[in-house]
Amino acid sequence: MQLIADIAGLPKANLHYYFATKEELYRRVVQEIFEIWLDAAASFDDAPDPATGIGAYIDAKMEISRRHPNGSKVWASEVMHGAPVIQDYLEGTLRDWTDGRIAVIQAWIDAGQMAPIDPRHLLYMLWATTQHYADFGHQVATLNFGRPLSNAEWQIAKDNVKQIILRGIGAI
Amino acid sequence: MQLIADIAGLPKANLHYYFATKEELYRRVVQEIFEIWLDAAASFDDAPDPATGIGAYIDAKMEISRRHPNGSKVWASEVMHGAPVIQDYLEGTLRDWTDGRIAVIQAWIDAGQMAPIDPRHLLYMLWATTQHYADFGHQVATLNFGRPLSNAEWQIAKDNVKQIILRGIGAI
DNA sequence: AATCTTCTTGACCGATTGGTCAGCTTGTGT
DNA sequence: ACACAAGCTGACCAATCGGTCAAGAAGATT
Repeated sequence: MQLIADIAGLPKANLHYYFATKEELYRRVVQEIFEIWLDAAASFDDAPDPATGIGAYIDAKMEISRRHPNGSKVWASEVMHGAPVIQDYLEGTLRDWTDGRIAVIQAWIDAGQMAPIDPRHLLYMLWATTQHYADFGHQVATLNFGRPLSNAEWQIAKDNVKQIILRGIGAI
Repeated sequence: MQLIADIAGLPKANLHYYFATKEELYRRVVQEIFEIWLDAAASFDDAPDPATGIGAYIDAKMEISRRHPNGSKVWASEVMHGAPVIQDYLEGTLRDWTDGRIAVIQAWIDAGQMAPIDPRHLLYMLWATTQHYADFGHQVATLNFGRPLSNAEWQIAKDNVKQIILRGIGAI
């Protein structure tokens, strides 16, 4: 809290005036990240076919990994520790959201627009792969001659992820 | 350190006799996880084709996620914080290992055994997807009616990952 | 101008952290 | 039997943590 107050440029006691406890502040941070992720799902719904919908979703999630890498890390850390603070989000909003997308994917499968994979595990793969570029960004950079991905390299990453997954589910 | 000593059943001072600092103990933990991962790579080398090699690698990594979920989380946490303790591993062993597998994958591509994707990003996808079941195991369990994956569900997860990726890279 | 609420602050607190140290016990080699 | 090293332990320490509190400063309302 002292460090956060210093960076924010106010006394620690004043920070505690706005956020009574550290957990309260932390919860707000996690909450905002979660909402950013939910917004990225808009690309999912209005799509006529899986290649368009999932492709746009990958693009959106990759862009979030690039622009909010620390937010992604905070979420990962929270979940890795068993979601002690935002378990209600997992059981509420996230579960509902997931069920909704599973229905969309299942409809595509039933319509013969993609291979009959398990929609749930496809979602896990989408989350894992896109968030990896944020959560493990340091490792990616180390293996990229110690430099963060350039704009062109981000584009290559996006294209590879989209190509492998969309082909993998028989959408292209 | 007090908590670790309690669980280990010895006084904290005695723990410090074997590990002078907390970082020294921590480093050993991360080191052992890393070696487990390296061992899983054996399945990669002797394979005649990508479907066999990468399929076996996915199986091995998924099995590690199931049996050593906390180890995976420790590694993830370390990398997420910028690898302050094991950066030398990233720049040494991991970089060498990665370069070696990239060469193997590139050889498969050159031989026309799989699609011309970027081997580096394929490796990232393999790591991300398999480790997701450990690092985000709590989230996966929450979305699985609050229960950890059963043996049968782990098999379904493995099959889905293998099917999507192997098809995605044109190996099957 | 007077009153009341909101905001701001430095000083302080108990709890916990990783780590130290002198002295004890146990094991080993002669 | 002796000496020496290795292993073990309780008590202690400085540093840091999240959080509190009384008192003052700034704004708003009448």
